[in-house]
Amino acid sequence: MELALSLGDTPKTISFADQSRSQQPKMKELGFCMNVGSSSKIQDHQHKNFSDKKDDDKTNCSSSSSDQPPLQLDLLPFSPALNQAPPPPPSDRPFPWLSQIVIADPGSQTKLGKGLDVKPLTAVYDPNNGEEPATLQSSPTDSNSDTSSFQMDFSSIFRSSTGSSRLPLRNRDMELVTGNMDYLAGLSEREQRVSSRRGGYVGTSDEDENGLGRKKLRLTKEQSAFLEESFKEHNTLNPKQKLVLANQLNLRPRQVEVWFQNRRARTKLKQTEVDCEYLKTCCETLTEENRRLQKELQELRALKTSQPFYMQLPATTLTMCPSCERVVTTTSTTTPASTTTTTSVPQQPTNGCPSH
DNA sequence: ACACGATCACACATTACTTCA
DNA sequence: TTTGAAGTAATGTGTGATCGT
Repeated sequence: MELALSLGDTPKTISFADQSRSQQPKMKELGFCMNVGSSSKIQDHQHKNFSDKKDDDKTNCSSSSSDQPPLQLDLLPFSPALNQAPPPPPSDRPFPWLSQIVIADPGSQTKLGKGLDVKPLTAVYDPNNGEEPATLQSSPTDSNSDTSSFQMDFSSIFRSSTGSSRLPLRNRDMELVTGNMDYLAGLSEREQRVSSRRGGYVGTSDEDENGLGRKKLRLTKEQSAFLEESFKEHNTLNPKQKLVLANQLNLRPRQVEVWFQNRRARTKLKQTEVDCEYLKTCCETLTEENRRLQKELQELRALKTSQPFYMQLPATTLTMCPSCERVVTTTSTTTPASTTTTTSVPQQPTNGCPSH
């Protein structure tokens, strides 16, 4: 018998949990499981985890047959309760904001749902002085300081290296920032991916060529809140969702993608911290229990030497129930003529097997 | 059917920047 | 005003899956 502690990537093949797992929705979240089982099964868990990396954090450690469910920090508000029906597939369960798709209309303030105002970006270009566009900014009537970072300064990105007075924005970038969804829809996923990777607003090759360092955008509270709401619905995005979200927030798809990646990382980190705390507690408890048992063993040994007729006393042993892998208290009464073994009904639920 | 390259999405580690005490 | 820590946007890299040839 071994004690297995699984941290992070939750084991999937716990035998006594299999029946119930099939009834549970597959949740894309981290779980924690501490289980007591045979070593062979533990190895199976580990092997499965290694060979099935993609699914490892999609599956919870099911423990419905256990009295104590694994500690699970529900950091993800979208996590369904165990007894709830599984969420419909993404196609059937659109984002709340999908019904609020707004094509940014340059020159007019676009109001999104949830009270989030997103002002379309417009290229500021003065044909009189022939200066290159300094900034892609929101409406000049925008006086909300909180939306300052909405006024993304694209001048460093799109600044023409030749100093041409013509609008130096590349067509694709211009279309992106003005939210041309028709254009976006026309792009293949691959093109969009390549575009977003090439055209990240910071650290682009253009910037590198200009010798400009990376400039960090600070998302506004509104943007963060909106992304957070989306994350509650799904912690991953398909390309279309990403584009819609990026368009709504006047961010680049790559930025939305990065935000979700970092958000997943933060969630996992917090879950890991909770797991560690729980493991620490478990370790302390087990250490204390071990200490107690060692002491008890010493006392029994001392008793054995002092009382030679101890054999007439019923011996209590701990055995493992093969079906549910719980420790069962077994009392054996040894007599000189015969040996009878009876499995006692557990007095305490913690060391008994009520179902067998 | 199989191999191969291109592409994508993701996790993860890390860097760089911002904010705040 | 300076500074260090914390938070986080962004980058780089590696890996597995998918698709077209």
